[in-house]
Amino acid sequence: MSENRYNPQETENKYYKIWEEREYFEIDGNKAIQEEGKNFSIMMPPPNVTGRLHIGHALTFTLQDVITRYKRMDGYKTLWQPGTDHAGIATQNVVEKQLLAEGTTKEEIGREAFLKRAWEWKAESAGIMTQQLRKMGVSPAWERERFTMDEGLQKSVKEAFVHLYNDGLIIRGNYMVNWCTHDGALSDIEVEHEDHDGKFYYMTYPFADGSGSVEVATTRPETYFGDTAVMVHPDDERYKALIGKKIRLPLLEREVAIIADAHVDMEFGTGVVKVTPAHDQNDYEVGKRHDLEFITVFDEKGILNDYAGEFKGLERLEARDVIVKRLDEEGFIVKIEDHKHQVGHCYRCKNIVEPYISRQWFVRKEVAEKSIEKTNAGEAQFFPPHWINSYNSWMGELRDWCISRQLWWGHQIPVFYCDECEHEFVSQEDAPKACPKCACKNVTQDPDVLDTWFSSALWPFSTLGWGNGDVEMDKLYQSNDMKDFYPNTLLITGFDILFFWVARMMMMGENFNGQLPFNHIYLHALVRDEKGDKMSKSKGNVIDPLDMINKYSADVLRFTLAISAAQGRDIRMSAEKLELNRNFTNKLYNASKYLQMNVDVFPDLAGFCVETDLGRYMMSRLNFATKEVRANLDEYKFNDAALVLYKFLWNEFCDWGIELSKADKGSIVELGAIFKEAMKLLHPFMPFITEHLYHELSGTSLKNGESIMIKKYPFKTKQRKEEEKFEIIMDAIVSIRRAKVLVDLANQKIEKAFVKIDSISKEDKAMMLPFITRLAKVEVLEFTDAKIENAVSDIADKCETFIPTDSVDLSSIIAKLEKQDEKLQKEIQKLSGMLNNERFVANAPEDVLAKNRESLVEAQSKSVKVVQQLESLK
RNA sequence: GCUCGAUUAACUCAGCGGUAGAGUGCCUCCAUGACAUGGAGGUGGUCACUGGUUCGAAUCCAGUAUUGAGCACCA
Repeated sequence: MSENRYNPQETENKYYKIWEEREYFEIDGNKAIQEEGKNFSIMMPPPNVTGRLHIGHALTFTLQDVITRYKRMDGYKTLWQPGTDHAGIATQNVVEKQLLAEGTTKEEIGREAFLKRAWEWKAESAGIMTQQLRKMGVSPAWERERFTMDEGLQKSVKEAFVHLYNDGLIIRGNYMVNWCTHDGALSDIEVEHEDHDGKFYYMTYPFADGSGSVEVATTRPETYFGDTAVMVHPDDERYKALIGKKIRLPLLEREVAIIADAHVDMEFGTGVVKVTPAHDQNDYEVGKRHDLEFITVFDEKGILNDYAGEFKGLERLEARDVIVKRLDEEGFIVKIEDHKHQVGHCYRCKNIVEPYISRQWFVRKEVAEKSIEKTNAGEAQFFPPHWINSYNSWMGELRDWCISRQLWWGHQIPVFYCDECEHEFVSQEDAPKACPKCACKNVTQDPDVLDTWFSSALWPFSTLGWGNGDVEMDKLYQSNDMKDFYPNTLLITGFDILFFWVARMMMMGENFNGQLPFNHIYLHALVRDEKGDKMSKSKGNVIDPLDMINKYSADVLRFTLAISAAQGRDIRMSAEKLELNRNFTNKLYNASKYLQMNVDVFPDLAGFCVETDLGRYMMSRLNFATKEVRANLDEYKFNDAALVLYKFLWNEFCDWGIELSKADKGSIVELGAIFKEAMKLLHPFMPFITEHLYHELSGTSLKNGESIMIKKYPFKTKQRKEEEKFEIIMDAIVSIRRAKVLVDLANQKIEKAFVKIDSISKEDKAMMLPFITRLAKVEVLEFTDAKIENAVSDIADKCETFIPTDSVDLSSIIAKLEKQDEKLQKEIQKLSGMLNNERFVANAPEDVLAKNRESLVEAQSKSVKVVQQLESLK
């Protein structure tokens, strides 16, 4: 006989290639089973080209693949759109580091050469990422793979920009933005606020007339060169008299006024605040209100300028201690306290972000208005639904979105400036020949590029050809894609990019197409380690999905992620969980092996008549499982769907179906057909082993046959439930096994047992006899109508069983019966309590009443039997 | 500070108005010809707490505690 253990490596490696070559993943890969009018579309959140597959990818792509494979088998024309993202800052940083290692810089080699390097890196890196994805067994339409900077998508980005520009929704202006001295302008959500142990510096600012001083407190003394006022609260009795007075800034000749503004918190610090309109968001607002001067004290790299006087040339962060030391020497520092506050960091390079006035491009917040309305009107639905709250609260506080980035890698802003007349104009051409205003031939393009998320915001429709200008139409997309696949049926992604990506797609999709881009939005949680900690390289608790695939198989990793993916809950990943599901694949392998020991080749269930009692019973259970799996998948309850499969295949098919078949070998061919059908049901979760076992049992091979992945997904047949008889059989078997434990014969073969079942026909007895005899391991089984004396007994729900014996340890039997009776009494008390309650009877629905009445009768009759048995023993 | 989660058996988690569920663990027993990555039987819970709504609450509501996340904040 062959191996006892399933070896996944052998099977996983050979199938993927065949699937892909045969174009099963493409839109018409399932042509033969497609049904009119059923379309399904889902976009792969494009992974960064800098990336390496991590466990979060494994989760998100597993879930996407499960749904895609399900829909494909269920007759949908299915598009799962793959691609990668150019990831502006991240990629540029990687390439810059490479250059640095080679002893050069991007400035030295120039923009053109730098971009060439970046494209080279992209080619290599995107290939690695998509190869790693293939190891997961995912099935996107690879022939349509896109890149957010490929030719067609460059055109769509320009199209979008020009539209918004012409509609006045993209504007350029001098505003305070988040400035990273390394990466340039950032949008609000690209800044991460972290607790920071800083200092609170109390400084004295002398009055200009020499009549004394005020004390101000600040966390950022190095910005005081940019102070253009000092403010107090208008109601602050301590300082009322000072309003309008002038102070002279320490070490500088410059004088500024003391102003009053209600923004000041009288309780905090000294109640006197320095106002630095060019380097603080609040002060910026104050500056505008009071018409103050905006003095910028350092340049784009953070180097202090002329305004800093003797400190010119120092880096802003390094300057602080130097400045404080000097101020202290001059007697301007009163005290320094420890102070915990939040500081913004760049989400890419972790550098401290500065509020900085700069001329940038913005998408006006008005662009989102209709998408918010439509979302709240229910045009798109969140799973789990509570995410709409976060979406709304963020959308409600939306500010203009800064989209220009001081990078080279990205979509260069399609705005041009005439060298002659300074006219500003947008153009979709790469190099417009002349200024449309003065016809001058010298025009210069804006050097900045767009925020990466600008192009990803278009992903749900730009990949369908929108704005692509016919580039590679009929290859990368089809002319009727927008009609077939927009809005996308579903989006699956992590909640961490709800604002970065989902919200932006919603506004852009609605704006350009008049419809939100998704019907359903499923947001999954985070994968954590077994202790519930977030995985991170620095903690060293990272689980590498590729390692897990090598160790356990893609099927096991996928199934583990799916069965753990309860909506809205983080997933704790552990070796233990992976092992359990590895055991499950082994179980399937061995079940298949058993079937094949008895029958060589099994038919497909379709068109095959299941006739044996056992076959019909398992059929009924398969029907139930099918119904449950479908219902759960339709609601994106991946964990429930996977659990149903696990329980059906292991606890029902293997533990009962296979065991019972040992008493009726004629049913095995039917069980095999049912098992094959169950493999289809399981296929979206475990694509490899199901393909393997399906062919093994069919006597075919994928190489010479059709894949399970484009067979019809099982649906519930109309067959009547036929489970009662087997419930009795199983009840009797368990009952005898329990009784055997009492005489220390657990799981050993015994000579004789009796079963007492009320009102049972002769035919049924004959049918049940071999099953019970075999599974309960009894030489001779007899049905009886009366109690058997001198026997140990067990009282079950549907029967009583007796094992005759001469020597019995009565005490253990009595103890067991007493315990059983105690439980029954509790149950009876509870049920009769409810049923005696008039209001319960009046209000409860009929089916609940009926069920409770039935349960009560059952419990009571069982209790009578238990009591009788007890009495006979005493 | 605001918002959203979580709190169920020793552990990991389902369930989210109708008698508390699974897997693991633990305790017995089993090398029987699919599988010891296995099989059989069993053990184990005031569903965080306090109120409320209801005939009925783990489930709905309010509050408290603990805990996590997001957003906004005092220079």
